[in-house]
Amino acid sequence: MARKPPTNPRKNASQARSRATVDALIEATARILVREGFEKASTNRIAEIAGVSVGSLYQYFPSKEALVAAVIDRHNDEIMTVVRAAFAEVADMPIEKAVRRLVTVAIEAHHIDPDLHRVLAEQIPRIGQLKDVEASNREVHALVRAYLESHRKEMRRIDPDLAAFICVSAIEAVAHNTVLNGAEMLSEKTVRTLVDETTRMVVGYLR
Amino acid sequence: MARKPPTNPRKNASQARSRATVDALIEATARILVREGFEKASTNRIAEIAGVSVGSLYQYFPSKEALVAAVIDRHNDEIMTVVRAAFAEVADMPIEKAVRRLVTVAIEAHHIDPDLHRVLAEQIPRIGQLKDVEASNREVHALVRAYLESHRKEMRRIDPDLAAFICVSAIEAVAHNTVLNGAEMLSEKTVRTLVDETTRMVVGYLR
Amino acid sequence: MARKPPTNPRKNASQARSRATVDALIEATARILVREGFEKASTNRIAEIAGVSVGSLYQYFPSKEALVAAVIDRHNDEIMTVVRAAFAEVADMPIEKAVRRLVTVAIEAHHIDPDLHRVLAEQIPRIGQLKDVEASNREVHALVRAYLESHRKEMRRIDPDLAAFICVSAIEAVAHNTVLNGAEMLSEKTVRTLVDETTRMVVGYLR
Amino acid sequence: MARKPPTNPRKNASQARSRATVDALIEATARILVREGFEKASTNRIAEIAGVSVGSLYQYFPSKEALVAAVIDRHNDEIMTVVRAAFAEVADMPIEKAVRRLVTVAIEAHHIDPDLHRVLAEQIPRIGQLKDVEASNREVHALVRAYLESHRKEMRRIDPDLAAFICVSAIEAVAHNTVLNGAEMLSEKTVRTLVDETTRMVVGYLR
DNA sequence: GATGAATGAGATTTCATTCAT
DNA sequence: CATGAATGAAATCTCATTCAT
Repeated sequence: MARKPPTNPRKNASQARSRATVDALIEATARILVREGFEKASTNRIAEIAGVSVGSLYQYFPSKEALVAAVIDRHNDEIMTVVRAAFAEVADMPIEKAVRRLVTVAIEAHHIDPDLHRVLAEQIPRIGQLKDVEASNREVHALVRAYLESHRKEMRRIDPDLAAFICVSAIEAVAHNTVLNGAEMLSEKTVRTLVDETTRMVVGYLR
Repeated sequence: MARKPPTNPRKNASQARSRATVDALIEATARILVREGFEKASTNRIAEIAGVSVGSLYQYFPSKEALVAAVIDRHNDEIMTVVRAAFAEVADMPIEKAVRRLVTVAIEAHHIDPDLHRVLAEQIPRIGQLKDVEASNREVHALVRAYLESHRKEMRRIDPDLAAFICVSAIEAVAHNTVLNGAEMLSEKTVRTLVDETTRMVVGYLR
Repeated sequence: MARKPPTNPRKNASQARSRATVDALIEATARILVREGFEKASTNRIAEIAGVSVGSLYQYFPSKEALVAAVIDRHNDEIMTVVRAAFAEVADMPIEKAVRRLVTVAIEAHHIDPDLHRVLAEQIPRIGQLKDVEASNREVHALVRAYLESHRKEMRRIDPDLAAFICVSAIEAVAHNTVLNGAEMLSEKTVRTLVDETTRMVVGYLR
Repeated sequence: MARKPPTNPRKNASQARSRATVDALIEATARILVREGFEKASTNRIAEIAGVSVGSLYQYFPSKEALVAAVIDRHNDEIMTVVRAAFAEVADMPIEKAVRRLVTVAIEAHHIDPDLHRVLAEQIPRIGQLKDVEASNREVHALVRAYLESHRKEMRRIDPDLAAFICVSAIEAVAHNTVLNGAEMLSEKTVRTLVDETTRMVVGYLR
């Protein structure tokens, strides 16, 4: 049986403190981005809102970009968690049910923190190449492609990469544009109609 | 009957000069945006590249944003010219032919100055609400809607606004993502396939 | 006969203005260096003392280092002007008279703005490789060497580079250490003794 | 007979540890100074290289300046140890032999850790008035003066302070400039010639 | 004592904009 | 109208130092 490691309160304490600082900084950045826009998000202001000194900010993030990137990543992770779950759930469903579910999730996912989503989409000059976002894009593409391949029998003959590209583009565009407009105030019914129509388009295309 | 203005060479000369200055400034801005990115596009640098003094820049544009907006507008206008022509051309075509044409044009339009297009899409923190772009979006929506309404007989019953929203989203997304990837080097054949598939999806959806 | 160029008051005016700004900045830097030390010489403070905005400072000097380097260069130029004149004056003098004159000039030259000289010697982390200073060192070496070569008959056989190295080192050291101590308050008599002794040493060495 | 201190392992251990920490800090400072220059020598970095926390650094040194001063002092002590030994050795030698030895030692002493020597000479804004260095200067002056006085019979009549000033200046300058140039790569022969010449100059001057 | 997270004053530098010429 | 020197607010980032654990 493994010897229990000695509880190391010192280190734990400081790790917890570090973690809290990092979280506060990311959270503060997100808040400012949403409430005051990218322009107003200076590092001093972010630190101030986070209740932390600028020095601490630079202890954990090498630059302002890194901080914004962290916000984007966090948002991205939240979306991807939902998306991955949806694909797991959908794996064995027949095409129509699966697409409906995925469209629904796409719209829901784009509605996670919709204000932040909008700011990130509209106001942030793309940082670096946003590797994590690109990775997510590729992952989604791969997930769709995998689904299409394993359900090939339900569809017409079709190049899976091409089909994945088109489906992802279409579904994301609908979800995206939905948020960019007055996303929050969509009625249940409208959303359902949107889902119906998008599903019809995609399924029709694949069959 | 319009009163013919007296030939006023002085004024014409200076009008022509003004126009040239304005163009040079917009062009310089576009070039810097493409070649060096948004960060490097300072007003002093823009003026320098345009071969004009900063003072003159501010004679014609009240702010840096106005200048970037002018670039966006110019690009937007070019696209809209092509797009409007396409809709005129397509007005009486049957649905399949029309959609194919529109999809083709959408992709072509996104390939007008693709580098600039990419920079504008990726790097520019949206200025104001970009009224002209939004107006264009609405115009496109209206044009699609109008086409759908006047060809209603070729389609299933469907809410024209909703259908326009979905079609525009899907078509634009495909065109957009196509540029954002290695747009320039797409083979004829790949483009045709892309057009075929997108057309199939949209037509299938409308019928 | 050449057409007289049109007096261009605009450009002259602005050139004069630029020049005045540059001078004010160098002067302000020197003053702060002397009065408050290197540590206190921030760019904002320099600009303030120069009666100019920081922006202007950076219009003319790319960095704080460049500014300090300009001060050093200016001081160096003043010294070199005196030194070059001395060598011209001394060219045809016999060795003893020449050395005496050069030692005198060396001490005098190190006494040009002695406070500044001390600060530059003691407090300034050498910037870049201080190319102008190194160039001056080489020039002095070359001047001494040239003198020695053309007066070879008055001396023992000796490697001119080596001799120049030793003579320059010795003379400069005396002058330098003289300033670093309570330079300003040296009596006429003390200086004369210093010159006598140094001359004796150097001449004795060369003969 | 000295009272033997009671072996106090606890205290000795901690004294030894303290001493080790202090040494590590001084050593780390010197290394960074040499390898990365004064600019890069931040206290955090020094502590890191020393394998110690910043907090500990401040346990032993009240400020960054104190740390740099300690480096200077250590280097100075090493030089002075050599120099003092040389003067002891030389005390009864006749003037020529003595000077030759002292010049040799001066050059050798300036070659102790020549990289560090160069950095200290070129890059460090003098700290405080560097009391230890000034004390060393005075000590050297006194040693030379004492030698001169006790060997007065071998020389012409001469003010010992003045002569000491001149001799020290000259010898140090040669040694110093030798290091500042490509000191490391001096051939045996070159060094000997340098020593010969400098000796000749100084002895010639004193006689 | 030791640790290292936190501090925050302050330094350098940029750049949209103005305005005297 | 054009010019471009000048402005100065503001942004990013560093680093010597402190102090709770």
